[in-house]
Amino acid sequence: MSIDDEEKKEAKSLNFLERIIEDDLANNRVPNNTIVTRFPPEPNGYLHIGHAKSIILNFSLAAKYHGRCHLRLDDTNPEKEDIEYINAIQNDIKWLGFDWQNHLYHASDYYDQLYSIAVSLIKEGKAYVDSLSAEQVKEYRGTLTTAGKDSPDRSRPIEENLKLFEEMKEGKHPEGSYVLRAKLDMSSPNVNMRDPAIYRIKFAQHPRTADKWCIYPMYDYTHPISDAIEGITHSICTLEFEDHRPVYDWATSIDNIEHAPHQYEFARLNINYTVMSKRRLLHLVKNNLVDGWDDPRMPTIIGLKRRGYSPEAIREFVSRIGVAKVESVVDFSLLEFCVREDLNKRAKRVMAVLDPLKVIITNYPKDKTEYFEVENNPEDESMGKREVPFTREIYIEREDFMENPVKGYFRLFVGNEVRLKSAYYVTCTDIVKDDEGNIVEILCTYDPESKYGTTEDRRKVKGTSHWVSATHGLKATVRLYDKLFITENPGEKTGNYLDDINPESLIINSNCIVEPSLQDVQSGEYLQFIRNGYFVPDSVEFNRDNLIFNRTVTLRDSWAKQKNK
RNA sequence: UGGGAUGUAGUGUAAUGGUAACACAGCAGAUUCUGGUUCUGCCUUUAGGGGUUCGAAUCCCUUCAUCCCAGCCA
Repeated sequence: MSIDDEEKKEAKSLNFLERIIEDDLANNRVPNNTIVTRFPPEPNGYLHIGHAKSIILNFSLAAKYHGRCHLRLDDTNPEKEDIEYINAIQNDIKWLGFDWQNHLYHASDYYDQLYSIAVSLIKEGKAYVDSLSAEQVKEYRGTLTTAGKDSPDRSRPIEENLKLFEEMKEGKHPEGSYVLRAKLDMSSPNVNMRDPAIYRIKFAQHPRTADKWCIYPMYDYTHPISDAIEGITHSICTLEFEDHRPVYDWATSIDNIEHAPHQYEFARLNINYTVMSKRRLLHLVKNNLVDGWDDPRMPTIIGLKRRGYSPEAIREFVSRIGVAKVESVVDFSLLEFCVREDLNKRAKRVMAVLDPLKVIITNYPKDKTEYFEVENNPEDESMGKREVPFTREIYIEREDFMENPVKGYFRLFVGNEVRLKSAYYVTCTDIVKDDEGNIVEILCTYDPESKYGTTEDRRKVKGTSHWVSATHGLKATVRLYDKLFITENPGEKTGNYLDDINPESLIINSNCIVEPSLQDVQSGEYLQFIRNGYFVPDSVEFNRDNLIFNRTVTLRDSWAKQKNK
């Protein structure tokens, strides 16, 4: 690292979590000076870009301070969790580029310990079995502005609590008949402290422990103890858990451990024009409003991957949005900026005509094929060149021709000369229309002196079009994705986010003509269709005989803006 | 007078008592075999009021606004 780089790194300001960590480190509050963080998803859905923020935050913090980051699947509610999600979560984290090494844990790993801690809590009179119904518990809890009152069972004798809890575990009581509650403070202004339930009865199959248990510990009880067991030093979660911190601190103090973990909260990621809650995403999937969790319009990690986003772009995005405690909504355009920035450096340029218009070059020999070398990436010479066949009949983009050119238009029109990328200059001479007056093809002449796209006289040709040989080009299907929602904050007006779904979020164009080299692209290869945008072969449906591409993002288009003025 | 948190350009994030800044977005222009990229410039900011101080985004008081909490969800 150069001195300049070091200075830059030095100068970079710390976020509030880094400050806390550096302060803890400096004051010897961290065992072995080893920072331990964790990413604790509940396996009840696929990970989305909001989780990416948390993943990147936790793993990067650990890496920066030479500590470690655990992956812990928070599987305390068997009704909602599924092995499909457990596997998908791991794949997504790996794809993002992070490694938990041998630190993969599950909350369910701790069920035995959690149970025996609960028993000792009962023995110390700090927890009791309550027979109140869910409705009654709610009543007794009071409201935000009025204190709660004690359940009649709060004073149940310890022996009886012990016996009942044992029976709950053995499946002798139906769901809803009893819960184990921590004895905290029914009059606390913080409703989370009013004797929270810590165990409930559920006769559900658990994805990992099957039917071994029929009582399951609650998040508020499980999470802090799991953190303590794993030696987590900094337990980072989102803002809505701030009110739970007193419960967290209570649970981590049960065993009087020397270095209890601490919880810190940051603002979750929101992006405009999308929804981010698992509940809503699940709804979109279940109701076939999208084609699954990996639909390229979804903000899921797997959706973004299929859309053609690179992990690097996502990581850059997260590092640019920063981390703070303010509720915020990040512009979708920043995400787009980050993919474009990354893909501009690495995407292989190819020529693909999305909306073909035939061009006949009348003075070019009928059976001739010339091969032109075209650079694969003007940003990176090391990516080399490829040969593209050129013939008398080619296709160009319908948008690249105008019968009656508007002001500022410098593409093809009758009498105008443009360059065909890396090939020849052509001048439009005539338009051929069908009986209904639709333009079916246009006629051009070419200048043989302009071979490879330049001439001796260096005359100015403002427009450059991409093209594909009509005889060598291949048919392809292109899926043009756009925002899933048409409003910045879906549902803000009507109260229902589904009202704001963009009916044109997917346009399928199956009559595209692409250059022959596209038959050989690899799955996952990043492409730029010159002048059209960034594309990837679809990871599920693409093959040599079925060329299907997904548009990741368009190129910036200052002409479109100018046109619309 | 329930409790907890948060207010810095349109958006996000810095500045931690000492010149309010960076990025995205937007707007101009230059360059360009992608109307892309790159480069240059412009635009717009401390929620309001009071106080402490030589000096306040920062400390104090106060008002306002926004978000979260009354699951046997996480």
